[in-house]
Amino acid sequence: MVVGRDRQRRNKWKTRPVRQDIHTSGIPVLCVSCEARHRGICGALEPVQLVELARASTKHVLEEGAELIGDAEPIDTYANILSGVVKLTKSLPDGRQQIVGLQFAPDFLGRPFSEESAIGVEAATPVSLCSFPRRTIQRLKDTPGLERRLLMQTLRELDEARGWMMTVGRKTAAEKVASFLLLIARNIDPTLGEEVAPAAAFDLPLTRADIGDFLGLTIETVSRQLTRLGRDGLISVKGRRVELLDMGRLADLAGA
Amino acid sequence: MVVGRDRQRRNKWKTRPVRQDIHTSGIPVLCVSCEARHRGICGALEPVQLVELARASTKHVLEEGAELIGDAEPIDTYANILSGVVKLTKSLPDGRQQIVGLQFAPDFLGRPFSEESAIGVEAATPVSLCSFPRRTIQRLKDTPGLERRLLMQTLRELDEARGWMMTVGRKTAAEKVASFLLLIARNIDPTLGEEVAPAAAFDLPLTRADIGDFLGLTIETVSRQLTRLGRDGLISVKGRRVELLDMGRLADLAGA
DNA sequence: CGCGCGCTTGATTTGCGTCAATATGCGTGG
DNA sequence: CCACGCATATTGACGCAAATCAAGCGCGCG
Repeated sequence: MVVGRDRQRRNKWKTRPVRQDIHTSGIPVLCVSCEARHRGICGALEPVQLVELARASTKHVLEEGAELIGDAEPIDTYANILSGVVKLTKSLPDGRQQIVGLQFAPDFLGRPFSEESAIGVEAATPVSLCSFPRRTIQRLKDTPGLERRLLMQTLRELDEARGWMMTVGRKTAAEKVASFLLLIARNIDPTLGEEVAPAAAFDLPLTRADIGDFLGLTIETVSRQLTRLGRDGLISVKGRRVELLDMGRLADLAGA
Repeated sequence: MVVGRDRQRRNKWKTRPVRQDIHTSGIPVLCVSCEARHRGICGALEPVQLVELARASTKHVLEEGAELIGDAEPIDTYANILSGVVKLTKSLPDGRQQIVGLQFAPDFLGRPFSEESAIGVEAATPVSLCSFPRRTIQRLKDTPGLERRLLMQTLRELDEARGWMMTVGRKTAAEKVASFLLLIARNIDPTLGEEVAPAAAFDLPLTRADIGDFLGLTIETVSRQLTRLGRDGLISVKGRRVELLDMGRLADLAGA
């Protein structure tokens, strides 16, 4: 019962310095359309601080599979996700792997108070980041709202992790896959919220292998459950493209 | 494949007001021997603030099975655990249950920024608490270190939750049980730390049902794995009493 | 005492992992 | 253009680990 196989990784960073214009009522251009300024941690910053942070920031584009941080490597930079999906992984010495979290824009990446991370961080899709050195954040640390934002994101991640513990520990394969589809749907289209919208369509940002590693299943089981959900008319699957046809039954299957 | 059964709960609070002496260099007597003052959140407080907090505090003793907070009930008080073990649970509409976290002294209990909790909180053993109203903490909120302590505990809980996601999602029953035993051992006797000590003995603070709910297993499987670990000489079990005879092989089984 | 409860142990079933063969899609080079 | 390789996905047959079903034991308690 040893699951999870080795997978190859690539590592390419495309770096590009950030433009320095700082008008539009004092807000850096980099930031004006950035989600992190509203829902992310930057929302806690005053325009002046935003300028300071933006000055130290660089925008990166990573391609799928790029590792941001390996297990137990030192971290010296933090980042906000601008787009794409990042997976947090843990693995056993024998290669079994578990995805312990998925991060979407405008989540904050990095580990306060700890020089090294116990988890791997990898781009699941092409990802663009706004990253800045640890020191810059530390200088801003006294901003009352900043640490609070961080705490709030951390609490949210904790809730999510616990939710997935339930899913992974107690749900059946079909329920797991349904739950996963809803997770993705809600993150692709936040307007879906918790309520039941009629339908949704999107491309899965994860391979079957990743989905398996997230749900504690094998790729074969994930595949089978997807085709079964399709046969039963809850969804339609063609490769990565998925349509949720019956959100009601799907949410029901996923279990409240 | 529907696991988890209904269980009965009791609900008895034994309340007792806190003594008001505030000498010993300004530290409330209630606090002088309290672990939370060192490793917990109270460590961030100045003696003056400690007095303020202690004045608003009451000590409670709960018996095993008492619910602190039900699913989705409003919370108006926070607490530090003085002794005992508290389990955090989630459950599905059909009764399946998952324990999503265990808290030991001197952990902080409560949910900042949220009026209600999505998880159940229940005493797994007799528990004693030092609890205080939400407002008191909010008044102290500006203390620079307090929120940081909270963030640090939350980050630690997040790490733990993710560690258990790996355990629940990818490990075999035997590995799960071994991991669990090590968790308990390390919390009963913190000197064990991460290193391999020769042996340890303790009473399990959880029933087999709870262990199953924590690991995503049935009680029967937990029981079988325990007797097997016993037969193989890694541990010795008699009811709740457990001795870890071979920490090395145990840690090895649990998987780094 | 007898009942309930927690736990163990055994027999049986089954969901999902494993192994293996076969698509399907995509980039590369002939 | 098709041929080829490679990675990802699907599908089927089979086996096993853990769930389910079912006794039975020890113990505390009304």
